[in-house]
Amino acid sequence: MPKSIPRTYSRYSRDAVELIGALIREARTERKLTARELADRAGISRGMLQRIEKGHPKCEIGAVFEAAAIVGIQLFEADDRALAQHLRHTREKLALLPKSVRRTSKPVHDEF
Amino acid sequence: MPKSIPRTYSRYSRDAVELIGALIREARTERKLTARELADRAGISRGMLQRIEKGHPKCEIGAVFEAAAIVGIQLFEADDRALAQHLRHTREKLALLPKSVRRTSKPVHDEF
DNA sequence: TTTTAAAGAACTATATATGGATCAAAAATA
DNA sequence: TATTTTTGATCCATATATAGTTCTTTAAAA
Repeated sequence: MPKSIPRTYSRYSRDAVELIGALIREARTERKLTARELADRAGISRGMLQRIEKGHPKCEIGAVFEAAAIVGIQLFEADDRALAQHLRHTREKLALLPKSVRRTSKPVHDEF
Repeated sequence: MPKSIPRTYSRYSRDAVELIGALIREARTERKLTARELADRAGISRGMLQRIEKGHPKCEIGAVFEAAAIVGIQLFEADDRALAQHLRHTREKLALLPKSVRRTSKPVHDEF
């Protein structure tokens, strides 16, 4: 791991991460929670919550989702049950797909 | 940083992260991309993509979103433009909210 | 069935994110 | 305005996620 070129992100990814952060901050403020309170509840440091709310792309996704969930932000617009079901369904569908993708000589032409 | 108690995650967060991973794998397979190909395009290692698809909660959120975007998974059910606009709108709304939350003696009773 | 590429699973070195502390600036209430 | 809490920012030590490699297992396709 000699050099470590800083990772680059597409605009879409950057916007998405930043949006989540902004939504968390918005929800936290509306619910009158201090940064410390939310951080404690989420089991993360205040500094990390700062980065999350700022939309830093290198934060643990688990920590981000945890903070989001606490202030009531639904990913996938689905509650607990719906999310779990979606997950089960996706797992099943995944079981039916090929286990590995075979790259056969010429790359397929796709839909272009 | 002496001890480092392993972070815990709510079921919702775990399911959400796992679902994203499963969706990425599903989309990748359907698009006939090998793990190496997607990893290369996303600028991450193959090992990391493995963890992402497995739903490991400690992956960088930026890397996860990047991989998701490449295989066409829309977070927030919004495309580039809609997402950017949503972000702008949230920033504006945020600017109107109080900059800090004052915890005045007795914690508010909220909606419980 | 045979072939061979893809995926899974370790392992290591290292870059780095994190927790925790501190300090200053900002801003909410009294 | 005065007071006091919250937030922003920085710094450091350390835990740890990551890239990269290697080896094994699996499973497409010939």
